[in-house]
Amino acid sequence: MSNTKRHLSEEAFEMLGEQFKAFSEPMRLKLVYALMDGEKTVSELVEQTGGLQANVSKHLRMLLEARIVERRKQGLNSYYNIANDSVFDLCDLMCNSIQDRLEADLGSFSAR
Amino acid sequence: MSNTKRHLSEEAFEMLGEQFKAFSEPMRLKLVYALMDGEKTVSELVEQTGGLQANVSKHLRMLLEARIVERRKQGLNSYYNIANDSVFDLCDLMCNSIQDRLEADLGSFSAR
DNA sequence: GATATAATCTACTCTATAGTGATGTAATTC
DNA sequence: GAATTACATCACTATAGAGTAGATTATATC
Repeated sequence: MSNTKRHLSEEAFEMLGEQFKAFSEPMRLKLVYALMDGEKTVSELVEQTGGLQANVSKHLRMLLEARIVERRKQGLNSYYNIANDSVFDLCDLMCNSIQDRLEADLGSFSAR
Repeated sequence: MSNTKRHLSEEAFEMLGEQFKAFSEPMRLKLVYALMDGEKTVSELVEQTGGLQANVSKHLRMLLEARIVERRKQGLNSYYNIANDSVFDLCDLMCNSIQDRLEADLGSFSAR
Protein backbone atom coordinates (compact mmCIF):
# COMPACT_ATOMS: atom_id res chain seq x y z
CA MET A 1 0.00 0.00 0.00
CA SER A 2 1.07 3.56 -0.61
CA ASN A 3 0.63 5.07 2.86
CA THR A 4 1.15 8.57 1.59
CA LYS A 5 -0.74 11.07 3.66
CA ARG A 6 -3.71 12.60 1.88
CA HIS A 7 -4.99 16.11 2.12
CA LEU A 8 -8.56 15.76 3.29
CA SER A 9 -11.26 18.40 3.39
CA GLU A 10 -13.78 18.86 6.16
CA GLU A 11 -16.34 16.97 4.04
CA ALA A 12 -13.89 14.16 3.42
CA PHE A 13 -13.34 13.71 7.16
CA GLU A 14 -17.10 13.57 7.64
CA MET A 15 -17.56 10.99 4.90
CA LEU A 16 -14.76 8.90 6.34
CA GLY A 17 -16.29 9.16 9.81
CA GLU A 18 -19.71 8.11 8.58
CA GLN A 19 -18.27 5.11 6.83
CA PHE A 20 -16.39 4.01 9.95
CA LYS A 21 -19.48 4.65 12.05
CA ALA A 22 -21.46 2.22 9.91
CA PHE A 23 -19.08 -0.50 11.08
CA SER A 24 -19.14 0.58 14.72
CA GLU A 25 -22.13 -1.41 15.99
CA PRO A 26 -21.86 -5.10 16.90
CA MET A 27 -25.21 -5.90 15.31
CA ARG A 28 -24.22 -4.33 12.02
CA LEU A 29 -20.92 -6.20 12.09
CA LYS A 30 -22.81 -9.43 12.73
CA LEU A 31 -24.97 -8.70 9.70
CA VAL A 32 -21.94 -7.97 7.55
CA TYR A 33 -20.27 -11.17 8.68
CA ALA A 34 -23.42 -13.20 8.06
CA LEU A 35 -23.50 -11.80 4.53
CA MET A 36 -19.92 -12.88 3.88
CA ASP A 37 -21.31 -16.30 2.90
CA GLY A 38 -23.39 -14.60 0.22
CA GLU A 39 -26.82 -13.13 -0.32
CA LYS A 40 -29.44 -13.62 2.39
CA THR A 41 -33.00 -12.59 3.20
CA VAL A 42 -34.01 -10.52 6.21
CA SER A 43 -35.55 -13.59 7.83
CA GLU A 44 -32.34 -15.54 7.47
CA LEU A 45 -30.36 -12.65 8.94
CA VAL A 46 -32.80 -12.34 11.85
CA GLU A 47 -32.32 -16.03 12.57
CA GLN A 48 -28.55 -16.00 12.26
CA THR A 49 -27.92 -12.86 14.29
CA GLY A 50 -30.52 -13.59 16.94
CA GLY A 51 -31.82 -10.02 16.71
CA LEU A 52 -35.38 -8.76 16.55
CA GLN A 53 -36.70 -8.34 13.05
CA ALA A 54 -37.38 -4.61 13.40
CA ASN A 55 -33.90 -3.99 14.70
CA VAL A 56 -32.24 -6.05 12.00
CA SER A 57 -34.25 -4.19 9.40
CA LYS A 58 -33.17 -0.84 10.81
CA HIS A 59 -29.50 -1.75 10.78
CA LEU A 60 -29.77 -3.17 7.28
CA ARG A 61 -31.21 0.14 6.19
CA MET A 62 -28.21 1.95 7.67
CA LEU A 63 -25.82 -0.43 5.96
CA LEU A 64 -27.70 0.10 2.72
CA GLU A 65 -27.50 3.88 3.04
CA ALA A 66 -23.79 3.61 3.80
CA ARG A 67 -23.59 1.46 0.65
CA ILE A 68 -21.90 -1.34 2.51
CA VAL A 69 -24.63 -3.71 1.41
CA GLU A 70 -26.94 -3.78 -1.59
CA ARG A 71 -30.55 -4.99 -1.80
CA ARG A 72 -32.56 -6.92 -4.34
CA LYS A 73 -36.29 -7.36 -3.91
CA GLN A 74 -38.03 -10.45 -5.19
CA GLY A 75 -41.58 -11.39 -4.27
CA LEU A 76 -42.06 -11.08 -0.54
CA ASN A 77 -38.37 -11.13 0.21
CA SER A 78 -35.54 -8.66 0.28
CA TYR A 79 -32.16 -10.15 -0.49
CA TYR A 80 -29.14 -8.40 0.95
CA ASN A 81 -25.53 -8.78 -0.09
CA ILE A 82 -22.13 -7.18 0.48
CA ALA A 83 -21.86 -4.30 -1.97
CA ASN A 84 -18.11 -4.04 -2.24
CA ASP A 85 -15.21 -6.41 -1.77
CA SER A 86 -13.20 -3.83 0.12
CA VAL A 87 -15.43 -4.69 3.08
CA PHE A 88 -13.63 -8.02 3.34
CA ASP A 89 -10.22 -6.38 3.39
CA LEU A 90 -11.35 -3.78 5.87
CA CYS A 91 -12.71 -6.28 8.37
CA ASP A 92 -9.72 -8.52 7.90
CA LEU A 93 -7.30 -5.68 8.52
CA MET A 94 -9.11 -4.59 11.67
CA CYS A 95 -9.36 -8.14 13.00
CA ASN A 96 -5.67 -8.71 12.42
CA SER A 97 -4.80 -5.46 14.13
CA ILE A 98 -6.78 -6.40 17.23
CA GLN A 99 -5.43 -9.93 17.21
CA ASP A 100 -1.83 -8.73 16.93
CA ARG A 101 -2.35 -6.45 19.87
CA LEU A 102 -3.92 -9.16 21.99
CA GLU A 103 -1.04 -11.48 21.16
CA ALA A 104 1.46 -8.77 22.07
CA ASP A 105 -0.36 -8.20 25.37
CA LEU A 106 -0.27 -11.92 26.05
CA GLY A 107 3.43 -11.95 25.21
CA SER A 108 4.07 -9.45 27.99
CA PHE A 109 3.06 -12.09 30.48
CA SER A 110 4.99 -15.06 29.16
CA ALA A 111 8.76 -15.21 28.84
CA ARG A 112 9.95 -15.04 25.25
CA MET B 1 -5.11 -10.76 1.82
CA SER B 2 -6.67 -13.98 2.96
CA ASN B 3 -10.36 -13.00 3.10
CA THR B 4 -11.36 -16.15 4.87
CA LYS B 5 -14.37 -15.64 7.06
CA ARG B 6 -13.64 -15.78 10.77
CA HIS B 7 -15.78 -17.14 13.52
CA LEU B 8 -16.27 -14.26 15.90
CA SER B 9 -17.70 -14.32 19.41
CA GLU B 10 -20.03 -11.75 20.87
CA GLU B 11 -17.05 -10.12 22.60
CA ALA B 12 -15.09 -10.06 19.38
CA PHE B 13 -17.89 -8.20 17.61
CA GLU B 14 -17.95 -5.69 20.46
CA MET B 15 -14.19 -5.15 20.32
CA LEU B 16 -14.35 -4.72 16.57
CA GLY B 17 -17.20 -2.25 16.93
CA GLU B 18 -15.35 -0.22 19.54
CA GLN B 19 -12.29 -0.02 17.36
CA PHE B 20 -14.30 1.18 14.38
CA LYS B 21 -16.16 3.63 16.60
CA ALA B 22 -12.88 5.23 17.60
CA PHE B 23 -12.44 6.19 13.94
CA SER B 24 -16.00 7.37 13.49
CA GLU B 25 -15.68 11.02 14.54
CA PRO B 26 -14.32 13.67 12.17
CA MET B 27 -12.34 15.33 14.96
CA ARG B 28 -10.65 12.07 15.89
CA LEU B 29 -9.84 11.41 12.25
CA LYS B 30 -8.34 14.88 11.98
CA LEU B 31 -6.16 14.13 14.98
CA VAL B 32 -5.05 10.82 13.51
CA TYR B 33 -4.22 12.48 10.22
CA ALA B 34 -2.34 15.28 11.94
CA LEU B 35 -0.28 12.65 13.74
CA MET B 36 0.64 10.94 10.48
CA ASP B 37 3.51 13.43 10.17
CA GLY B 38 4.83 12.17 13.50
CA GLU B 39 4.66 12.95 17.17
CA LYS B 40 2.91 16.17 18.25
CA THR B 41 1.92 18.00 21.41
CA VAL B 42 -1.66 18.78 22.38
CA SER B 43 -1.10 22.46 21.62
CA GLU B 44 0.09 21.65 18.12
CA LEU B 45 -2.91 19.41 17.59
CA VAL B 46 -5.28 22.10 18.89
CA GLU B 47 -3.77 24.54 16.44
CA GLN B 48 -3.79 22.18 13.46
CA THR B 49 -7.29 20.83 13.94
CA GLY B 50 -8.86 24.15 14.93
CA GLY B 51 -10.63 22.52 17.87
CA LEU B 52 -10.98 23.65 21.45
CA GLN B 53 -8.37 22.35 23.86
CA ALA B 54 -10.87 20.54 26.08
CA ASN B 55 -12.42 18.77 23.13
CA VAL B 56 -9.10 17.80 21.58
CA SER B 57 -7.94 16.50 24.93
CA LYS B 58 -11.07 14.42 25.33
CA HIS B 59 -10.79 12.87 21.88
CA LEU B 60 -7.10 12.16 22.40
CA ARG B 61 -8.03 10.30 25.53
CA MET B 62 -10.49 8.16 23.58
CA LEU B 63 -7.87 7.43 20.94
CA LEU B 64 -5.42 6.55 23.70
CA GLU B 65 -7.88 4.16 25.34
CA ALA B 66 -8.60 2.57 21.97
CA ARG B 67 -4.81 2.25 21.65
CA ILE B 68 -4.80 4.00 18.32
CA VAL B 69 -2.35 6.56 19.68
CA GLU B 70 0.26 6.44 22.39
CA ARG B 71 1.37 9.19 24.78
CA ARG B 72 4.67 10.30 26.15
CA LYS B 73 4.84 12.98 28.82
CA GLN B 74 7.79 15.26 29.06
CA GLY B 75 7.89 18.36 31.20
CA LEU B 76 4.78 20.42 30.61
CA ASN B 77 3.96 18.67 27.37
CA SER B 78 2.16 15.52 26.33
CA TYR B 79 3.43 14.09 23.07
CA TYR B 80 1.02 11.93 21.10
CA ASN B 81 1.87 9.56 18.29
CA ILE B 82 0.26 6.86 16.15
CA ALA B 83 0.55 3.61 18.09
CA ASN B 84 0.38 1.14 15.25
CA ASP B 85 1.15 1.21 11.54
CA SER B 86 -2.02 -0.64 10.67
CA VAL B 87 -3.76 2.71 11.16
CA PHE B 88 -2.17 3.92 7.94
CA ASP B 89 -3.41 0.90 5.98
CA LEU B 90 -6.85 1.16 7.50
CA CYS B 91 -7.33 4.81 6.61
CA ASP B 92 -5.87 4.26 3.18
CA LEU B 93 -8.21 1.37 2.48
CA MET B 94 -11.27 3.32 3.59
CA CYS B 95 -10.26 6.40 1.62
CA ASN B 96 -9.73 4.33 -1.50
CA SER B 97 -13.07 2.63 -1.06
CA ILE B 98 -14.88 5.94 -0.82
CA GLN B 99 -12.91 7.38 -3.70
CA ASP B 100 -13.65 4.40 -5.94
CA ARG B 101 -17.34 4.76 -5.21
CA LEU B 102 -17.36 8.47 -5.94
CA GLU B 103 -15.55 7.85 -9.20
CA ALA B 104 -18.05 5.15 -10.12
CA ASP B 105 -20.91 7.52 -9.31
CA LEU B 106 -19.32 10.17 -11.47
CA GLY B 107 -18.92 7.62 -14.24
CA SER B 108 -22.68 7.09 -14.28
CA PHE B 109 -23.08 10.64 -15.51
CA SER B 110 -20.43 10.72 -18.20
CA ALA B 111 -20.42 8.46 -21.25
CA ARG B 112 -17.67 5.87 -21.18
C1' DG C 1 -61.87 -9.78 -1.69
C1' DA C 2 -60.16 -11.84 2.78
C1' DT C 3 -56.24 -13.45 5.00
C1' DA C 4 -51.35 -14.41 5.82
C1' DT C 5 -46.64 -13.20 5.50
C1' DA C 6 -42.34 -10.26 4.87
C1' DA C 7 -40.40 -6.18 5.42
C1' DT C 8 -40.41 -1.43 6.61
C1' DC C 9 -41.78 2.69 9.07
C1' DT C 10 -43.16 5.39 13.20
C1' DA C 11 -43.01 6.74 17.84
C1' DC C 12 -41.01 6.21 22.02
C1' DT C 13 -37.54 5.57 25.87
C1' DC C 14 -32.92 5.33 27.27
C1' DT C 15 -28.04 5.79 26.94
C1' DA C 16 -23.80 7.53 25.03
C1' DT C 17 -21.11 11.13 23.61
C1' DA C 18 -19.88 15.68 21.19
C1' DG C 19 -18.96 20.27 22.30
C1' DT C 20 -18.11 24.03 25.63
C1' DG C 21 -16.56 26.95 29.56
C1' DA C 22 -14.77 26.66 34.04
C1' DT C 23 -11.79 24.55 37.09
C1' DG C 24 -7.97 21.46 38.61
C1' DT C 25 -3.17 19.81 38.42
C1' DA C 26 1.57 19.38 37.54
C1' DA C 27 5.85 21.18 35.75
C1' DT C 28 8.46 25.53 34.83
C1' DT C 29 9.97 30.26 35.34
C1' DC C 30 10.74 34.22 37.76
C1' DG D 1 6.43 30.68 46.60
C1' DA D 2 3.70 33.27 43.15
C1' DA D 3 2.70 33.34 38.43
C1' DT D 4 2.67 30.99 34.04
C1' DT D 5 2.09 27.28 30.87
C1' DA D 6 0.27 22.88 29.14
C1' DC D 7 -2.83 19.64 29.64
C1' DA D 8 -6.62 17.06 31.85
C1' DT D 9 -10.97 16.86 33.95
C1' DC D 10 -15.56 18.39 35.44
C1' DA D 11 -20.24 19.97 34.88
C1' DC D 12 -23.53 20.95 31.75
C1' DT D 13 -26.43 21.00 27.44
C1' DA D 14 -27.73 19.15 23.15
C1' DT D 15 -27.99 15.54 19.94
C1' DA D 16 -27.60 10.94 17.90
C1' DG D 17 -28.71 6.53 17.79
C1' DA D 18 -29.86 1.71 19.88
C1' DG D 19 -33.53 -1.10 21.08
C1' DT D 20 -38.48 -2.03 21.22
C1' DA D 21 -43.56 -2.33 20.25
C1' DG D 22 -46.96 -1.51 17.25
C1' DA D 23 -48.75 0.26 12.85
C1' DT D 24 -48.28 0.22 7.91
C1' DT D 25 -47.23 -1.31 3.21
C1' DA D 26 -46.61 -4.69 -0.34
C1' DT D 27 -46.96 -9.24 -2.06
C1' DA D 28 -48.79 -13.77 -2.21
C1' DT D 29 -52.36 -17.38 -1.39
C1' DC D 30 -56.87 -19.08 -0.75
